[in-house]
Amino acid sequence: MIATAQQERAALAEVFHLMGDPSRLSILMTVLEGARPVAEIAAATGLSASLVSHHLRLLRAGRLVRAERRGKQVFYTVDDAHIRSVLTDMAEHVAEPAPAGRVPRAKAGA
Amino acid sequence: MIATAQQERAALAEVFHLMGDPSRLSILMTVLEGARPVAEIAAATGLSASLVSHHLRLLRAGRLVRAERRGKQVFYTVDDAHIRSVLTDMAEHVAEPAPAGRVPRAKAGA
DNA sequence: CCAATAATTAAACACTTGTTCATATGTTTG
DNA sequence: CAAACATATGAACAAGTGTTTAATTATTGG
Repeated sequence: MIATAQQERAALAEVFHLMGDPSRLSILMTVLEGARPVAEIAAATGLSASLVSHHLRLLRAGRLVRAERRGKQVFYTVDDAHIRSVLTDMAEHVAEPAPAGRVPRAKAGA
Repeated sequence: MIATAQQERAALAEVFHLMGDPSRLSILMTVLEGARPVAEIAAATGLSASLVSHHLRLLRAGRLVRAERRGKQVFYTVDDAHIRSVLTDMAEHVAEPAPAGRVPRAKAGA
């Protein structure tokens, strides 16, 4: 199955969209440290178990995390290694100080 | 100003959120090839000039693109190199074939 | 089987966001 | 200045999204 450029772009956007939510990003960064059950993810992120489960479903559908049941609990892990490098790469980006000399043009307020 | 971990995560999510829209992603990939005026971006992406301008404002606010006026036109460029590596990195991720039937991969490593 | 724990799901709501259409701002040229 | 071109902005609307609360489905243990 050969994906068109447009389809690939849509898939790419979908992945970024999944990472573009603070809650989901927290969840991702939590499971990035190793397999974790839902309750533990909820505790680590400060989110409700229900909300975590909702987001995990989306992340699972987008193939960013993988689920594995172990008894009553379900452990989640990051499904791919690219996620890790993307996150670290992007973390560098946002960590960079705003380049000096960029004078905010009076009107271009944010 | 020293950013807290929470603030950094929010900033990170914001950047991903900006990349998580198909239209904006198209715009980004267009200006990734070099400085382009708005009209050309609009033509290349198939979006209206107005819509492109709207999105460019957001991308500019998020410091993902930079604007430079040259006569009547305003040329846009990607503001950072990380964007490029993140995009190529992620493109690899989505290019990977979806694991059929979720084969239990003998739990190597981890 | 019943209770208890863990996770998922459903419905509903507030809120954000992408898009369009119309209008305004800025810039060059006659 | 006025006209033409390029970009930006404002308002309004439809659609999507994150979150909460409540109910439901596994799974283990008495």
